[in-house]
Amino acid sequence: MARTVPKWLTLAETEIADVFARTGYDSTRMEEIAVAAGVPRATLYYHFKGKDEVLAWLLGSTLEALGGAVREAANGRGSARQRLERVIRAQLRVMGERPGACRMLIADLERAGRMPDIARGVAVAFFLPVVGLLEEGKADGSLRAVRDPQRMASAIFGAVTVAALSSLVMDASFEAEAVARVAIDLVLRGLAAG
Amino acid sequence: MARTVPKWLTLAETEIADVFARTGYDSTRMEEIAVAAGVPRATLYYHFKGKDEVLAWLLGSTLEALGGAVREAANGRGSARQRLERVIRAQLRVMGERPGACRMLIADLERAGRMPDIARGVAVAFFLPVVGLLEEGKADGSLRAVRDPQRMASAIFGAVTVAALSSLVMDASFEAEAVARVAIDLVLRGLAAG
Amino acid sequence: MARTVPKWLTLAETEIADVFARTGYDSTRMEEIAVAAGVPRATLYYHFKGKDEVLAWLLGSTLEALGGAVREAANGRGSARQRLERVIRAQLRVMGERPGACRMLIADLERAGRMPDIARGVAVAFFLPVVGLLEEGKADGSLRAVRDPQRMASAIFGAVTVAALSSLVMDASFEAEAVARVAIDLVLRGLAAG
Amino acid sequence: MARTVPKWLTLAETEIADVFARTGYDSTRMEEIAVAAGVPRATLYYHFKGKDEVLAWLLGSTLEALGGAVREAANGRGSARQRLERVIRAQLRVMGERPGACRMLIADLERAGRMPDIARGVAVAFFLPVVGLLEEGKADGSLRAVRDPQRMASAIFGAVTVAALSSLVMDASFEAEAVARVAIDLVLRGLAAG
DNA sequence: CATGAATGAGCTTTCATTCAT
DNA sequence: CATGAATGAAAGCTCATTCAT
Repeated sequence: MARTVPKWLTLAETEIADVFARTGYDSTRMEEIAVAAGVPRATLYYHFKGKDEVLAWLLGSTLEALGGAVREAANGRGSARQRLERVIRAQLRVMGERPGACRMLIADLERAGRMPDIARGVAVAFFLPVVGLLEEGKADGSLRAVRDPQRMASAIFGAVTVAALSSLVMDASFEAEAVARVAIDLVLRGLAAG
Repeated sequence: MARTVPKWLTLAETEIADVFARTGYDSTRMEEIAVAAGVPRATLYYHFKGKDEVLAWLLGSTLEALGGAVREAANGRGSARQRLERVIRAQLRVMGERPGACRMLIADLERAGRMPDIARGVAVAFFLPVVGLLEEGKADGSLRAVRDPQRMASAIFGAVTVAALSSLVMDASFEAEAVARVAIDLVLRGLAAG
Repeated sequence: MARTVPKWLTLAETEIADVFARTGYDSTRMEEIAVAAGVPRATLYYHFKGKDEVLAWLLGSTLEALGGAVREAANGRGSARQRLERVIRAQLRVMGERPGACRMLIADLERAGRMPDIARGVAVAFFLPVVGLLEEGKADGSLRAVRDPQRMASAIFGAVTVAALSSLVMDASFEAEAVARVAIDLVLRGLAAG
Repeated sequence: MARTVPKWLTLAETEIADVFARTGYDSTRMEEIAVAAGVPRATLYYHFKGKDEVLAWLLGSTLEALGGAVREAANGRGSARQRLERVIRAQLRVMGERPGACRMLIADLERAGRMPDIARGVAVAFFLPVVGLLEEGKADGSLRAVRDPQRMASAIFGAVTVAALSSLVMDASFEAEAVARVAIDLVLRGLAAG
């Protein structure tokens, strides 16, 4: 899983991710990635079998970071509700640290099926923990019971993610705290008055 | 805006959208679109200036449908809360009717900037009405006051959209009602106990 | 079998074959073929799936010519011995008319297995008729009986072909008559004195 | 001429030749040669200047073996006719011992000019001795006089070589004796009845 | 002596698009 | 209106070869 790559590649991870995110996978030419990495095209091909593999490495690395952060938050102390809050903040933290790679991760999700490993990875990294929290919340009384935890996890993920993407694209700089407040407010309290 | 196209093209709209959605814009070759439309490649160029324009036609058409449905729901009768619910159901209805085109619409959104018209169109079709409803809800007492209505509209859109995409991709057939229940439940009531 | 190609391609057949023969299949770049044909590279790809197919078309066309000439000679009138002589002259005539393509045909034969169709084609075009003649010669008394007609046909083919290739490569111009005399002399009379 | 190479390379000579013969010079990648030799690619470059030199070493080595065997047969005792027979058997023996390298030798011949040393080498190793024998045969009365000894030597070489290649490619294992019988039969007695 | 890492130089192939009919 | 044929412009990938250790 944790592909071994040379140090200079790890250092260029952010630049490469940004190129992908800015241009989109297909429109990104190997040459641009090479420039972002600061090496000739052929050198990339020495380390990766092709463009696909570069993206896979990027997403895999990001997925590990995301999974680690979410897992830690989900397994921490406190009520399920508190931990759900922390999971949301954890996701937003990673998105702020690796905006480009996260945008790619999400875009790729939409084209589900192209990279089954990744889809599975996101499920493991995010959905499972959240579904778990929904159940624990019912048990410890900190969250309401929900009918369809799977779908609910999707909806939560969507609320957080789309609000974050909006900030990434529209704001001058990523407003993690503002996004977190709105997302948590929606997810926990809902909008209905009274 | 309402581009005039031959009838056989309108009939093939769904097939074309599905090709785009399945393959992604860049990876979709003109030839595949032509096959989906049942005409030779060159004939497409007789009606459209290029690939971009085919997509623009598709998204424009869908945007009109979405905008119309949302506007009608938002401007209907009843409390803001009731109308917000109807807006969500309206969005889900259109997504069920035109899944391929809607997926493209969302994908394109992420790559904000490539088709500015479309981004603006989604803002007009969905965000403005919802932001309006949030304010009306505060006024008519059916919804809580929210600090940042823009971001909140993003979060709502995300919750609905991602839950719907999940259903589109995972379920055997699109479960509009199940998605609607979960999304509305989250958006209106939130998850906190008590 | 007889692939339909545009007229300009048929006209350039010799030039294309010469390029292949001069440079060898692998070292021949599509660009060189395109120049020989007088069209842009992409136009070749409109008619052929790839370099392989260009060669296959060339060899197929030559094989038809060779097969036709040999068949006519083998089925003509006169003793088997006379007809064998005419078969040899027929092969040499075709080699003189299409030197490049014939060199490719032979080169490809050596790499037997890469183009099984071609190997089979040569067998049908040359070996079968010659094996047949060897048998008819035994019957009509114009040729000695031979133990292993298959191998003998190979040896005859080799004697004629290699002598012809030598002339093609060494002489200023192809000396069909000189080659024919030597080859027929060897094949019919052998070298043993008395 | 007799390049000094490490022992492990000499041991791998057959494997390397087979790779070349199977794939063709151009299509054989340095990596495949390295695998056949059991060393990393870069190590080959420590011993050879490039791919050309690997082939040159292979062909040179084979040419020495062929030349030695033919020379010995041609210079032996007995009539020219007997010695011609032995030359043919000598060639076939070497082809049986080094099939891959011999196939390369012949393929390279066809592409005359790429490796002039080799073409000259074959002339020295095979043609000169045979041309000499043809003349000696006229003198000692064991062979008929021939008009054009050069061309005749080509034809003989072709008859033997192509029959041998056929056996190499078609038979389960190389049938040196069967090939020799047919080739000598053709070369000495010819096919004409009576 | 040997080799893992790196790279310069191409080459095949693809595809959106144009155009003559 | 429609379309078969043709093409300009890339882009991904390969591979022989070099180099630092």
